[in-house]
Amino acid sequence: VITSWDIANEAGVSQTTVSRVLNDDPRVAEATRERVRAIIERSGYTPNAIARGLVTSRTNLVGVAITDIVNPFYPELVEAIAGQLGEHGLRMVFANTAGQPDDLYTRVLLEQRVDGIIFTSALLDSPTVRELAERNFPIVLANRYVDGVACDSVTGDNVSGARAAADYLLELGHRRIAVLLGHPRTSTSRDRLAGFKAGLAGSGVQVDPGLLREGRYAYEASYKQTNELLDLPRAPTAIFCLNDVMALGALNAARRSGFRVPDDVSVIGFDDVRLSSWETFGLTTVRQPLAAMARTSVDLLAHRLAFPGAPAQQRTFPSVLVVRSTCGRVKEVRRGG
Amino acid sequence: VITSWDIANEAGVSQTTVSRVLNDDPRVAEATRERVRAIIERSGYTPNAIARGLVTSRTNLVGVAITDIVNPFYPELVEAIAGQLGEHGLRMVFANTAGQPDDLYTRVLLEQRVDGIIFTSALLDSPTVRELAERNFPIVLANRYVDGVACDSVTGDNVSGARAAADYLLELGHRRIAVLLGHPRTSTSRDRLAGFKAGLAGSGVQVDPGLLREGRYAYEASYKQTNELLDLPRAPTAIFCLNDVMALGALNAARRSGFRVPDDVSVIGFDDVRLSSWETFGLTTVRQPLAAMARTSVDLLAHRLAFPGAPAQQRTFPSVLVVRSTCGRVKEVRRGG
DNA sequence: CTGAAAGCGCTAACAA
DNA sequence: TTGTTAGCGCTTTCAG
Repeated sequence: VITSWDIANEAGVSQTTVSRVLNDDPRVAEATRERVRAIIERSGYTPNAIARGLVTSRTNLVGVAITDIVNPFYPELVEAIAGQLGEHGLRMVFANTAGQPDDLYTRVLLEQRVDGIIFTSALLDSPTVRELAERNFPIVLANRYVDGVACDSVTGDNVSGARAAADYLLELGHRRIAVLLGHPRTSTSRDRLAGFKAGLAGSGVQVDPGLLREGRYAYEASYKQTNELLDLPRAPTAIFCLNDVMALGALNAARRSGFRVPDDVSVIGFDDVRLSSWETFGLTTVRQPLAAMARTSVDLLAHRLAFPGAPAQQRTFPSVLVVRSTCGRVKEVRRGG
Repeated sequence: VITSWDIANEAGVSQTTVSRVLNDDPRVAEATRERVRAIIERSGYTPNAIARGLVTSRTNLVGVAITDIVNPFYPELVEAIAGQLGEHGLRMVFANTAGQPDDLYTRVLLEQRVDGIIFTSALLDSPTVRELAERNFPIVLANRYVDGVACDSVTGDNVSGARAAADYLLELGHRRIAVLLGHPRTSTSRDRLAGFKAGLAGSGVQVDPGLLREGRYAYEASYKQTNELLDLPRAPTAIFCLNDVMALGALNAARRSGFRVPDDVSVIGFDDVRLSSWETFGLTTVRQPLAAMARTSVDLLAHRLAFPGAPAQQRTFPSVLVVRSTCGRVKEVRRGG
């Protein structure tokens, strides 16, 4: 392999000078710079970021922790994050956290000396996140927060988004509403549920505990739960799914069993992933400004890398109801009602 | 930050010994090993992979180049690749190549000194891939190949898969068939088209050049093209989409315009992403054994890292037709027929 | 079984 | 404007 020494020798300058050219240090004569540049070009030399990292203790690598890359929410997030990281000259190290305990993949990222970590699916009680925050290691929580940990975070306004969903369903006359929950130990699931309940409570409506189901933000779980719900003697007239993937699962399950949406049952989601707007689904949902959230997450991290001592920032983005075609007015007469 | 020296001092051993413990070197007394381990544990010391990389010139980082992470095909691939990389103690550096020229993101990966690169969406004429291969840098082409470059590669059997699609459509009586092409400079698009044409030719059927449309493997392009195709005075009775995302776009476009699938028009895809099996779509398509292909890609790379001189391997996986519900028998009388 | 010393390829004072 | 020198935190001979 070819090193900066080789370039230096060939150019007849010191290795330091080569390093300076590489880093656009102004104190290099134009002529020298040109000469060195030419040689670098022609030789196909690539500076060794590892060596650089060792001395600067900066790698320009950012760990991005993702639980479930197959959930369409995440690719959209990843795309936006990766793009914005690039703007800051940062690269993304993908940490597939599916099934792994937090500290395992975190350890790897730390060994790799990433400059920071973006958690996209932190659990509410994550000790790893807490510890990192306490150690003052640069992290940002994208789309989630962790109880009692004051670090940079970016979230949608889950409470008011869910409340909007509740208001809308109430307005359509629904009273018997099921909720497919997300992962139990996530801020998103907790806040969305809280917002939804609060919205219903405003009109004196309660959620029947029997209609509160674990969906874990997963398609399959939702599919199964929906089938069960629709088989109930007193089936719900509407299902609020705490994310879109589950809503899509509900839609498919309902159709599969011959239920018509929204005639027989209304379905509403959360996130507004791209799929949801497809004609086939026309999912009514609560939109999160994903791209802006991703961008902000990266910006916060970049800011922290530049100013390690800066106070932690919590940024919240508004969620808005997007009405499409999976919710309808409740029918007066219901089978088994 | 805490280094192996700190550990050594505290344990009253040389730094070398600490290094040996870290690397499970057998020539360390059990007692010493235990003592060092304990201190490492309690201190929260994390070995610096950067420093290690500098001396070993191995980073355990693998670059994975992805064009379009939002295309559901890729998250599925990424999930499988990331999982398998983990099995080999390797980490994935995500290279979002969307819009970027090959050499740009490749350069970054190279600077980062990744041990190898997996290209998931190489173009047929990629000079970067060619150069890397010539330099004998460890790469593997997953799902694609590059003309005239002999490097490790993993592909589905696109030709015979597409031929199966052709046979099936012929069998259903279709003769006027449109094809939505993938990216023009990809082996997948070329091979699938070739296989399809060959299949039709076997029965003396030709593809009307006017029904051959650029879809670039993208949802939106496909959506638009489908609308145009269905508006034609002599619209096709079937559309073969060179990937599932386009097929889904076609499905949505058709439904949107009031066409019924498969009654008015048949649609067939390629890949069999998870979405495609959802009730809402029930897409008839050609399945690629994605997980196996991903696993093999990683295995090939790992093998090459272990045996740099090994001959290049090309592995092909069979593709099979998956019949669901988007293709039907052609109707005798066609509007404008 | 353990340690001393050299060095991976770079950056960053410090001199000149 | 340029060069010299000293590390960054590890692994790896080579000696004990």
